[in-house]
Amino acid sequence: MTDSLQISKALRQWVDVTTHRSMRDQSRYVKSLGFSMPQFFLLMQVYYKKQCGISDLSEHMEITSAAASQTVEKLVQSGLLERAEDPSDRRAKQITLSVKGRELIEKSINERFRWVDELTANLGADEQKKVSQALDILTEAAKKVENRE
Amino acid sequence: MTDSLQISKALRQWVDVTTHRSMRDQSRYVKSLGFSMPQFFLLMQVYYKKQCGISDLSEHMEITSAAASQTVEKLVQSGLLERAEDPSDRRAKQITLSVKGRELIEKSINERFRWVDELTANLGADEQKKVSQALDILTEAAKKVENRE
DNA sequence: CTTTTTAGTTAAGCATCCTTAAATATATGC
DNA sequence: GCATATATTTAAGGATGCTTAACTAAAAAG
Repeated sequence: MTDSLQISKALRQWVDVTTHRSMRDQSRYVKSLGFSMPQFFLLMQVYYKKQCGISDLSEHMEITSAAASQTVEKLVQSGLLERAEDPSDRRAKQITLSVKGRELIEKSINERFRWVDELTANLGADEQKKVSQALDILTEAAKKVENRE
Repeated sequence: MTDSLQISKALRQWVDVTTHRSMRDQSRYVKSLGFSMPQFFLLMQVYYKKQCGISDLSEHMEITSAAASQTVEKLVQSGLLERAEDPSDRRAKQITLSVKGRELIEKSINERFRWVDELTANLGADEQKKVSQALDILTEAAKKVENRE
């Protein structure tokens, strides 16, 4: 097997395992708190963007801006989001996570990561070093690809 | 920073990036085919288990067996799932992916992995080797943790 | 053999998500 | 300044997903 086929296979396998696991843990946690996945995805989006407008959310989630507006409204009323007028364009809104919303997201991320820490514990010191370096390489590469799009 | 903190951080970052990216690409693809996320998650579950009963699905997805039964019914009618009587227990059903269902899932996985291949292309030969080894270590460890539960 | 448990289905009903259409308010182009 | 475009909201309605409750059929327990 060539190197590039080998790494491709290894990467796919790893991404498959982690995504599968991650999604399951996270969705369980979110459901246990009484939030739906669409609501949660929207919160995640705000978390990643730090701040965004209704139309950013509707584009990214591929729903109409009406739907985005309605979901945001619910989450504002639940105290997870804050919605302010954009001073530079008074038609637009600035959506941000409230303290409560940020806590929810960060807890859900920790939930998702608990098993990652178990993984770490299973590795010897030299394995840890190798893995750590490799992951930095990958994360860098991923960011490059992401930014190019 | 100690090694174990460092690797934990690197792992979290990497899992974060990949999960985020993976879920987005996959959900877009699935939606573009006219399937909902709950339907898709159920299909994924059957894909991973190869074969399972209604109650397996309801347990794993944390919904009632009535809900699982109804969703399966829809997917059978869409031609994505097959439902047969379990010969060893005639109350139970054996749910499997149809050819069409398998194709859908595999395409969605490929969709999810297109950017992984872009990543690979961005790495030099020695980086590829390092990364490949590290991923094998991780995938092994992940399987161990998964099986222990 | 009868009772109880287990696996799945069906029906009714409620909540959520999402859409379209119409409305408001602000910004931009000419 | 006036017409058009943009950002968001609101209301009405359709589709889906889920739940509970009632039911059928088969297996397991006694």
